[in-house]
Amino acid sequence: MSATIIDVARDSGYSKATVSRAFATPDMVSFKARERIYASSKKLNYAPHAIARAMVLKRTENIAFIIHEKQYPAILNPFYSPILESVLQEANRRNYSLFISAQQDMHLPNGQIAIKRQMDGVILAGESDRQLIDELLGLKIPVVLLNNHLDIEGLPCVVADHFQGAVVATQHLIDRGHRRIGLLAGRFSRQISQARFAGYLQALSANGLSADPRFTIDLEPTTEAAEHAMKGLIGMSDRPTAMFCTNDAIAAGAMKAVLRAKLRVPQDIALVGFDDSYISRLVEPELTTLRIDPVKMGQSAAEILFQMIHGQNPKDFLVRLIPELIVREST
Amino acid sequence: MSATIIDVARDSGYSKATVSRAFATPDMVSFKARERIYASSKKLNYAPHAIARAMVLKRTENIAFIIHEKQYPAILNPFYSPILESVLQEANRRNYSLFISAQQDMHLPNGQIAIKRQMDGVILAGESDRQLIDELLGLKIPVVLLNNHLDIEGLPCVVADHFQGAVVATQHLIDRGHRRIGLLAGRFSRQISQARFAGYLQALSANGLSADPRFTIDLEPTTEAAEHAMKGLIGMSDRPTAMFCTNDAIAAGAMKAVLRAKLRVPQDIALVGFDDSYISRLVEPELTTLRIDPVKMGQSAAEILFQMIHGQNPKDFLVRLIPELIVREST
DNA sequence: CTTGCTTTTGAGAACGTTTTCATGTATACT
DNA sequence: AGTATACATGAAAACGTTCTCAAAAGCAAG
Repeated sequence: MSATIIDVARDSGYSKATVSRAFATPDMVSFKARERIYASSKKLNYAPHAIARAMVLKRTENIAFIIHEKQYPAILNPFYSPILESVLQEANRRNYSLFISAQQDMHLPNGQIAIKRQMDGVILAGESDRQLIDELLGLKIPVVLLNNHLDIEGLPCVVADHFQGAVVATQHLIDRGHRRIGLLAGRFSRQISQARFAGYLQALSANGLSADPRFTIDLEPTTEAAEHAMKGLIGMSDRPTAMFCTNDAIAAGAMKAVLRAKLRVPQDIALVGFDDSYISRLVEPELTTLRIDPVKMGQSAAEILFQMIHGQNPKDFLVRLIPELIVREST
Repeated sequence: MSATIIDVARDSGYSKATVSRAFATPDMVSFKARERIYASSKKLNYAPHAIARAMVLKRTENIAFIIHEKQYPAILNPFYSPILESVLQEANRRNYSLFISAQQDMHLPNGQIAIKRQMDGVILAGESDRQLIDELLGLKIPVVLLNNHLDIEGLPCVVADHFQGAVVATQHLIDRGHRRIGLLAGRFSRQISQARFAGYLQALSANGLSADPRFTIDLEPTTEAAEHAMKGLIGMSDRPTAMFCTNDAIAAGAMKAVLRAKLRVPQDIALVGFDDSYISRLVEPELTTLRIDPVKMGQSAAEILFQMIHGQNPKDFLVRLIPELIVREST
């Protein structure tokens, strides 16, 4: 149907080898040949066929970003979108295209994984399932884990220090004078949730406080679930005076419940979120939250991935970013 | 490096033709052969090579969703994410993978477009530039426009009726007794903004009202810009009592300004958003907004695209969805 | 007009599949 | 047993590139 390199070769009077070179390595071709070849190409509406190219080069110049998290909005949640943005930028800087997908969509009915060999490398974001990782590694496709840490030989990970972040957040609430501090934990990933939970406990006990089990709630990581749970807490006579929420969407739900109960944030109940997603600036009052630098996170992962794609071993197999406390109006 | 069909053929004692069939059309192959071939495949860690496959089949089973809009978050904005979700689902239902990208990243430095022939079809979301469209059409790649309407031969479009939506929204405010109704218009796309603007004017004049030019503000479609603009309006002695905002993020910004000025929504100033993105349920009070059914929008576009991919002409070249008014607390 | 060197070019194999066509091998029916 | 029919298999071409290797062409210097 559309023109191939052969058509251009014929039309321009050169061989396909020369046409190929005119596109891939222009300075190995004489000026005259280049002119004629480009003219023919334009005339025939020719563009090099990426698939055929990938076939022989054994690289597609595509990378994939695969998100595991199932929380709403499923593929595109507020935590990942700025990270994705920065990965996209890194990819484009190197003339790579970016494939985005959700993990549950990677498995075809025939048991194959969709990306097969169309990707030169893959960033797996969130709690990826082991089977997918093994399959990719089996195909010798470079993989980097983002926001997830697994101890697998030669598998680099870029993570935030959730434990440390939770310690800082909880300590901040204690410093503000709070003693009854609750936890709203979305179970997006056992590992991450547990690290944040552990940090929360650690900060409490370091200050001689103990966690009230009625105040530490495990819930679906949605705004609605958080609102509902918070409503329950508000009803208690000895309700907590502050809540540490394991992400901003949850904090937004909690805030909604508090405001609806005609209580004030932070005077009656203080709230801390996590992620510094744009939700934290959208709500009123704005959320105190923990910021994991998404640009740095995306960049680190992309950089490591491209190193591996180019056959180098990454210097660091574990990059651990320290979250920064952003104090706004909710505490 | 990794195993090919030839290795499996050799190991299993069958020809590569049979191995190929064992994967592509299993029931054309005897039970015994299948067993042996699968065993060899597992042993050698073989998986069909998607690129080689695409080469001969002339299809990749990939489609792309390319977003133009540059507003934050650039690729993944709250309006498109549920649409994307539904496109993804339609794609997966057909065993297609979905490529997501932003339009500004489509152009490689050498003047080529990144996707070349790696995509069996493309959905262009938002105000796509003409050059990209022409290039795709030139390569005979099926294209569907989403949330954008261009009168090009054989180019199907799926759009919302922005004019009608704006009429309904404005009428709703008038019905609530408002007379000084302002407009906060984000210029995400001239076409869409203008349609909404026209609908707003139409509703006003149908009720014998006229627009006060001081109250119709054109701004960057960000929460921050909207907050700033709204602050200005609130300062006026004869300020508007209601604002129609051309998307939810803008309405959220406006709401923030109103609440910060210690005014109440909707008693002092009523607000209507557009899109019914999750932002509208996140803010307090929740936003009255116009819902464009994202599932239907994504499905329509995907359905048309797949029809074209399979060589059929779509029945409708223009699908126009009517927005539905969702009344919540902000009016 | 040789000689030697550099630059430009072309022939053809290779990449890993699918598929057409022909052949071989069971199975079913007389 | 012999024939017709269905099914299972394999050889080889094709898909559109890149790249190696060798040859041709250009050019400067003697």
